[in-house]
Amino acid sequence: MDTKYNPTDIEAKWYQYWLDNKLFHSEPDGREPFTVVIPPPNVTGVLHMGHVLNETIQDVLVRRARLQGKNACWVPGTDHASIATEAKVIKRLKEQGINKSDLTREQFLKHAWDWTDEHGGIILKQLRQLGCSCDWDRTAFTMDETRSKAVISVFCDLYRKGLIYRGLRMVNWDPERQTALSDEEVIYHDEHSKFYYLKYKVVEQGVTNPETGADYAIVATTRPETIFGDIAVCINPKEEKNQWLKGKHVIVPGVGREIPIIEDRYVEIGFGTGCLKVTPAHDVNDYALGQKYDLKTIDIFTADAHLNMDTVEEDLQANVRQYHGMDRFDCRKQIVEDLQSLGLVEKIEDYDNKVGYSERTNVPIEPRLSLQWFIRMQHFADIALPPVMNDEIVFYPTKYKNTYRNWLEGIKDWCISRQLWWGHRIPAYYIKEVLDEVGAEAYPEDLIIVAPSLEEAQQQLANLSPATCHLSPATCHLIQDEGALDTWFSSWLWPISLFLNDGSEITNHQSAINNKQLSYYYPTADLVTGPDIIFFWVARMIMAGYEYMGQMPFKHVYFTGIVRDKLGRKMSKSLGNSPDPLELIARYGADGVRMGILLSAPAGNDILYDDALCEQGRNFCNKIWNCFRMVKSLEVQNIPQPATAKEATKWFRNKLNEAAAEIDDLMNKYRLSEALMAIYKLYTDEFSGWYLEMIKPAYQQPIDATTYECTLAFFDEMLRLLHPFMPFITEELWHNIKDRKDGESISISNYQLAINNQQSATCLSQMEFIKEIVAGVRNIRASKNIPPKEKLTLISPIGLSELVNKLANVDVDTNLQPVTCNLSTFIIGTTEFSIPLDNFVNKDEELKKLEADLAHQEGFLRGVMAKLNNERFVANAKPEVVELERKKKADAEQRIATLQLAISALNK
RNA sequence: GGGCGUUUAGCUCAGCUGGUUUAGAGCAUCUGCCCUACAAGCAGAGGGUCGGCGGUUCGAAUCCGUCAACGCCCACCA
Repeated sequence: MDTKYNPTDIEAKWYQYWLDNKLFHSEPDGREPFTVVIPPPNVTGVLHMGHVLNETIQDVLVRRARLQGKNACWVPGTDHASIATEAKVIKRLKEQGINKSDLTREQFLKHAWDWTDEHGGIILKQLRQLGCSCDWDRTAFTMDETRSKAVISVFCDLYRKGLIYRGLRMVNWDPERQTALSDEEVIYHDEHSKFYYLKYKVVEQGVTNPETGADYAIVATTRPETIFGDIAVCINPKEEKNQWLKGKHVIVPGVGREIPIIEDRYVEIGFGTGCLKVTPAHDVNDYALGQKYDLKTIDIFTADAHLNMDTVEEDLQANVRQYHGMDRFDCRKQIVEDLQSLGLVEKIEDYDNKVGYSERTNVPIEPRLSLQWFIRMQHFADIALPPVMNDEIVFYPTKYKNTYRNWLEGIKDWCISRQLWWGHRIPAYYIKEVLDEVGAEAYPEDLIIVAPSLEEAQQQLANLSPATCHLSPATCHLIQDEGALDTWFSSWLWPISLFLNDGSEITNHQSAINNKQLSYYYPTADLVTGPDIIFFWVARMIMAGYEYMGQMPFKHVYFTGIVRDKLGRKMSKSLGNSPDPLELIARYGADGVRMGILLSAPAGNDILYDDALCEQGRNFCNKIWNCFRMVKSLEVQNIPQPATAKEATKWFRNKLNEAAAEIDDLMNKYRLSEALMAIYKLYTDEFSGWYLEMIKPAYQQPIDATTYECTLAFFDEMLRLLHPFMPFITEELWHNIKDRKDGESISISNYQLAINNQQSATCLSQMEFIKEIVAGVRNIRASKNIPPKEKLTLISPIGLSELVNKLANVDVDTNLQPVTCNLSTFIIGTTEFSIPLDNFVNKDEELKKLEADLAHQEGFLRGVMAKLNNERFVANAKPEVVELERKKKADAEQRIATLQLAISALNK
């Protein structure tokens, strides 16, 4: 065996072995299931550090469950990521000189599928290099047949239940992708912008501002380019300074439209000029005002947010035509310039406000009135809130309960339609003849046909009563809604849809119950994901879970943090601060990288990634490797077991039990990084630093078979403790412990035995005492530069284990009363130990050391006495606490006495 | 504007319902070692008035109040 662990070949070998033996494949059986569904990465994505964190955690949980003998099933898959993938396909087509608008829907989808087949699943392959133990036979895609069918079934079902509706609403419009977005897909950024104070001349002759004499109202706006759609100016009826405007009319500057002054308490008194321009087509609040006062809307933007002057009144065209076709931001500059030259700008101020951006395309959102599909969310909030609040579903960390509650309590309807092609097409059909007659907006709701297929839609059409449809169904043609569904509308079904045989089962409760897969694997155990998708995904899965399965989709949700660089910056492509995980794996090994990412990743905390952590992981692999080499290199003989080895094995048995129990407890609390640290210390400190030194035979001597076998057994258990974290090296060494049958694997060995034994506290504390003595001797060696090879005499008032002689390289003398020689002294507990060192002892130095210790002890004693002399302490504190203080006092006093004795001996 | 969270050694963090020998770990640092598993290692050491102030208590890193800094989430002030 090499002195260093070489991961590359070993990793490839064992991953193939696991696949060949189908160790990750799961089928329902009599065991307890442990199900995890992967948060599906984008189908065309590649592995980044966030995935490494997330997938490693899932793998740790899954492998642990598998090791515990549970039927672990980790289902992998990918997400079609509607908007992101469509953008990528459009970009590629553009590079080939093709515009999306030149293609039919079918042609475009062909390109999208080609792209998906080409790039799809790369990320899943990469997960194997990380060691992820997914059941690859179950790999799914949100747009495969089963998942698609489930989506369509759910849409139809919710429509039937009245939980889905179509309506003309103000939505968040992404002008780049030209689609509606949900509220969650809008990200607000603080922006330094301008506040433009524009003059709106009063129509009525002779009406002027009593304070300034001006014959115009001043309206402040951040969006002067929307004035083409101004329909009114609103004031608060109670605003003193604007009373003179009541009932008057003003002229929109540069446009020439005459608009009324309206009054509403929505306008905040004291803010700005108190005059609010009302542009119902381009602002959510203005739209509400427009509804309230029955104002018309003039939509002055095209779908890609360019100015459309065709909507402006004919008699005003001459004023505005020049802006037709301009980009919204170019127009803003232009209109301000033009108004300035007309003297219609009072002033321009700096102003900080928030602007909404599209999460995907990163362009400013335009509020836009359009016909979209929505889900009524109140019903879902009602069923999804209680289970989280009463901890049926447990969040780690718990602080996200608040976030979750806040969102559900203020929930708004979810806009689920997207003007995209890549995705699940909305299964709604319209009668072409009616559509042509009345237009989309006026299309009657009862003539919308929602059905899983065109055939079924036609069936429904045939069944329409003449009262509903005045046309003869036989002569009608159906056309399907052009829109696709929000990607999350498929993701929210993921924990259910993954286990369906036929997608339509989901809306048929009885067949869902009869589905063996679903009833066995659902609800899943743990969900591991980032808090950024708590609303997008986690909350909605809970909703769908209760709606369709009548129970939770998962029992625990582990929220990871964001992976940042060591300076605390978010990793991003543009900063170039995100390492390529595959390169890291090549450099440090998959196990090293897994350890690196886990070590500093407590739930919910951001992790500051540093290569140094992977280095520590790699070094740890080497440590384990070399421990194993050391054990395996020993020559075994049938000789009696030395007393020291017997003592050592007894102690380590207890130590291992103690550690296993602690690790198990930490894992149950999802404190993964602490559990891993506990294992790390078990290997490096206890096993390698102490135990192996205890049992190591003298130079070139053989080891007895009993100790050897015992040590291998320890090793076996320790590998199983570590295996969930570092699957590759543990599998390799586990197979090197002894010959294993083909198909045997540490990943399916049972590790219950490592935690079911009790520990003896006495045994453990006795060894701690021995360790302290050894450390005391080493300390003296270090401070006096005495090489470890040189044997010393240790004067002890009590008999000591042979282990002390062995580990500290001393002869213990319990009889010597050495007054004749110079001594170096140390005290463990209340026992004094000394080492005669004639040539090394510097009396002053020795005195100084002892006096420092004495001062510390006396200070400590004072603290204890202060408590014990306090009557109220003795009266109020719990008896065991008082007792403990008395013991501290006794110990300190004895130790002080010992120190004083040593000091006076030195002074003689 | 609301809500949540964080603040403990140079760095990253533990410290659970207040009392466990006058605060712990890993990394980093310093000193000494190539000693027959490992220098990607071994042995040892240094380093913190637990963000500030006030309160409750016999006793506070721990509970309460307040201030400060940082971070996150939510919200239509044009």
